[in-house]
Amino acid sequence: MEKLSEEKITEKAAKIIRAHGLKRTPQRLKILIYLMTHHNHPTAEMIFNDISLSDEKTGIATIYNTLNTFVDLGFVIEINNGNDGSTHYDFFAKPHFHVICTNCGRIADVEYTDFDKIETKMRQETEKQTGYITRSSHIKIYGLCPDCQKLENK
Amino acid sequence: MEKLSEEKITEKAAKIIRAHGLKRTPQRLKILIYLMTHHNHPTAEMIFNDISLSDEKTGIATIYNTLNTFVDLGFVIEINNGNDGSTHYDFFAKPHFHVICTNCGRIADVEYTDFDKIETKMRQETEKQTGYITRSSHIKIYGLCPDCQKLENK
DNA sequence: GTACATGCAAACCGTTTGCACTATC
DNA sequence: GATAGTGCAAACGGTTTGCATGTAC
Repeated sequence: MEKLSEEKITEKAAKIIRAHGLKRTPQRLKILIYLMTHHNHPTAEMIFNDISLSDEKTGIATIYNTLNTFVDLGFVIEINNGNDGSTHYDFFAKPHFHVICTNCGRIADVEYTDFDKIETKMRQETEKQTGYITRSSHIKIYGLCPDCQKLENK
Repeated sequence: MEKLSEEKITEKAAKIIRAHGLKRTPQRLKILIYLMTHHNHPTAEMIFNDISLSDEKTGIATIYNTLNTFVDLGFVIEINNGNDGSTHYDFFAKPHFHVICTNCGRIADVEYTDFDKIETKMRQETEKQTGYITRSSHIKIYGLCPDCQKLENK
């Protein structure tokens, strides 16, 4: 896993924000950096709590607004684990998909080397069958995480 | 597309309900038959409205309860299109995945012949990388439906 | 200076829950 | 007859919105 200095990651986040025509605000920077450095698939609430620990306050509405903006622009994705009613978010750097525990809702990443190839094929097939112009995809696998497997065997 | 008589489909729905250890109630039958005969990926609300046209009333709470039961048992799946805040449902007979229009939220089915093979591979890879025991998967493609493509070119 | 972003609180709305009633097996 | 399912209405909780204030460019 790449290890970037705080400066480097701020620079990188700022670049992403500017590249999408957004104004560089401390809130957006903080939220994006949070997503880039955490791989815990947080909810808006989790981000709110973690970020509120630092000096400046960020409103929950701003978190939601910002996340929606990021999702619309495509570099952050939404995940519904179906366990709690809330939406989880993930910075979408390298292609991967998600496994979700049907018992506790825990989300893990899976990096799959053939992902690109498969995705391309599926998108081609989709366009052929439906006439949609495809832009992106989202794959979720459901199962039981190691911890919940142990609990079940008790 | 298979065309079943009303009797046949009722029988089939009843069989599914009984096979999962559920009591056969008029409400469950009606909801399941609705899902089996409509491919419009309805929300709970849509089912409620359509079903309410017939004689017997079915409460919205019952719709939600029933849908959650069906989803837990695995023969109905949930889809969040990300456009409205509500959950859409789909009877999951033959393997397929979904395309969702990012503009209007319309959901379409894609039947993919190699789906099984790809799914198996992805699940194997998932189990290897994460230690999860996988049970099912859910693939969503995002894009622009034919109607919204036309609107955009105006 | 202007257009956009933030933040608070209130409103919103899809979904769940408590509880008395009813139907299934 | 026991157990499970239904339905109403009220509660819940995640998310959005209106609007006044603040900030990036």
